[in-house]
Amino acid sequence: MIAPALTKNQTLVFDVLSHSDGPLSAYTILDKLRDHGFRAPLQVYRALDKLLERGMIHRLESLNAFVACAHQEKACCGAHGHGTVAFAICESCGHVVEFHDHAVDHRLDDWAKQRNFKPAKTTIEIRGLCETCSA
Amino acid sequence: MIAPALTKNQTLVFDVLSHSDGPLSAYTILDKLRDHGFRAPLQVYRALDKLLERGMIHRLESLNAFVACAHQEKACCGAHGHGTVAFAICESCGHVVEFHDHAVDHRLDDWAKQRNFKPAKTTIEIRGLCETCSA
DNA sequence: ATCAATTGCGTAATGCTATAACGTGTGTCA
DNA sequence: TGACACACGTTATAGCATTACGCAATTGAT
Repeated sequence: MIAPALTKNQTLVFDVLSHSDGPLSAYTILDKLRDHGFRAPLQVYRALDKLLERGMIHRLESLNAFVACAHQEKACCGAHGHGTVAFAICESCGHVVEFHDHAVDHRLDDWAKQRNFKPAKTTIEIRGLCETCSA
Repeated sequence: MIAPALTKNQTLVFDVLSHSDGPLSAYTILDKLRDHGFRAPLQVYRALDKLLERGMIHRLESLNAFVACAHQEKACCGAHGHGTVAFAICESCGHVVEFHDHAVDHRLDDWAKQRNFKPAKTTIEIRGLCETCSA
């Protein structure tokens, strides 16, 4: 089950996200790719969908925006094969930190198991002020 | 610091949410209140903002929708004075369960403290299939 | 070789979610 | 009474996401 190569559009979208400092909305990505022939939102959304499927990017639900996954290939839990991802989002500078906490994961899994709830995707986002901005 | 009474619009919006089975979008609420004189989205959003401030309702970020808080007055942590709220959202039937887990809260707080991140609002949403729908 | 199924792409149109900017009315209180 | 705060109403606009259509390239079985 080796994944096929990224298509041209997928590569373009992924590159924009990986080289960005912070999260980007789909329309911001679109604007950045107009010079590369992008004309319509759907071109962006289709690429985003595929990248999300692969776990190469994440969606920040509270921002309606997207970030490249901070995991390196072959990181602790296997390349993009981790459990739930959590985010700390600074509301002042926009900086986002991605992290994992197995204790939290385990705790939420337990909750779900006890109620026979089958989790598909879990969102954890902490919004606040980062160290720099709150100093 | 006793809270002032709800205004007419706030009451109408809250009533719609409390009597609903599941989460409602702002525009769905608007439609339900047309008979009561609502004409524009802003009437709904303004009421929602106030209700959110009071903790009487919650916003589901992954759905762009709102639910009444499931807490009773004078519940375990004081009326609407709880910590972080978590949600389990069934993607099949739309049912939402609100819960609290102090261990998870504490764990995320620790993470934040260690990095001098000041949390303002935390979102935890588990999407999946509820017991009934996965059976 | 050829046909069917799958997948990606491009375009136009539309729908859903949220806010900006304006002005009005009402109550408080110094 | 005048300054302020706050809720409200309306119009317009901004921002996010999907539906629907058709075409092109690829794969894989017959």
